[in-house]
Amino acid sequence: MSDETAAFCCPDHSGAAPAEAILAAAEDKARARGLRLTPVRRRTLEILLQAHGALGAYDVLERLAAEGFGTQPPVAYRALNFLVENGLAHRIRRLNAFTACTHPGHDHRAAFLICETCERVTEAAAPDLSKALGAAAAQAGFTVERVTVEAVGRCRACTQARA
Amino acid sequence: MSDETAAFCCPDHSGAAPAEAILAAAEDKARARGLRLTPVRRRTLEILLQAHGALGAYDVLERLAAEGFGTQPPVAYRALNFLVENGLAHRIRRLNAFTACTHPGHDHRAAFLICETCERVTEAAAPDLSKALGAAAAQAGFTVERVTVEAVGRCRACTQARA
DNA sequence: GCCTTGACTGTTATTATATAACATATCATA
DNA sequence: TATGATATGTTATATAATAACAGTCAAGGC
Repeated sequence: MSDETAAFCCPDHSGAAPAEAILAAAEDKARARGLRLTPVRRRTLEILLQAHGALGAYDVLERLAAEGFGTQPPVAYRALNFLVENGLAHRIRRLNAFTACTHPGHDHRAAFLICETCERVTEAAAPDLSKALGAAAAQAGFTVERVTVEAVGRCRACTQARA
Repeated sequence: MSDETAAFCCPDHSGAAPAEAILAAAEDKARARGLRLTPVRRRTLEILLQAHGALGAYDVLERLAAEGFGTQPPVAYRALNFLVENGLAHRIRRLNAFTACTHPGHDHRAAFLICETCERVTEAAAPDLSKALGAAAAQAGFTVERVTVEAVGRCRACTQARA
């Protein structure tokens, strides 16, 4: 898990490199799987990558519309759903919002750490977690397909700022 | 955790006793903490307890309205939020719905198992789970306040029915 | 070449979920 | 019983999401 840890930090978005790397990885993934990463979809992913926090569908729509894409909700929802279904983005239910996947390389069960103060969302790899849930569910005879884990709290930067 | 296991099953709602027991426990809890379990609030909890799956706020509202309580959304939302804040109910974000807490006795971090087929929601005690998340979060310097864990899959009954 | 097919994009219209703001009523207690 | 805090109810509105349908466009069969 040591290389997971790198993608784990509360991102400060100080460098452009990571976003570009992620975008490139997304394109590889799309090519490999025969997905069509069309202009709207690609741009939607870029918008999410550039955003500091998670973005609501209507925020994304506003940006897309300003750039000449469609102006109506389904435009944003379709692109976002495509990204989510193909593991390029995640939906944060607690915020009714979406965020780019920060490690699109491997399929994964991620947990999300939502900072109450700065509203940024960090994607944490937590393999033990799905193991623990799997065990609990198995006891109940429940077969798990997908899991959502969302933690609300305070990120390192905000904790320090307050101290 | 052996006594947790009992409250863990996919509830078949075959007996009235559990619901009554939970309601009684809720009243104890309210009394002990000086909460006001008013008629709307109490009735809202009953409605959730009688429901088979989780209920949307507007479903609850419909029932409340039919019984002479207020007819507008805030009536339901306020009662539901009261119950959630005081650990007597849970909000299931994936479903935009609410469910009665099935073990209101102890404060707990619960995980929810949502059956895709029958849409019922089971509350699973999963202490290891919050431990695992806590560890992952700590690594990122993140302080966790509250966690939501929701698993989508298939419950025992529905798995068997399909077999 | 051209036509069919299916996936994608866009639209209008509508539905679903949730909250703000304010008036009235009720309770706890001084 | 007057008073402040809490609760209930209302109207109005904000926010989030989807249904249904029309036009576009590229890929493959003929």
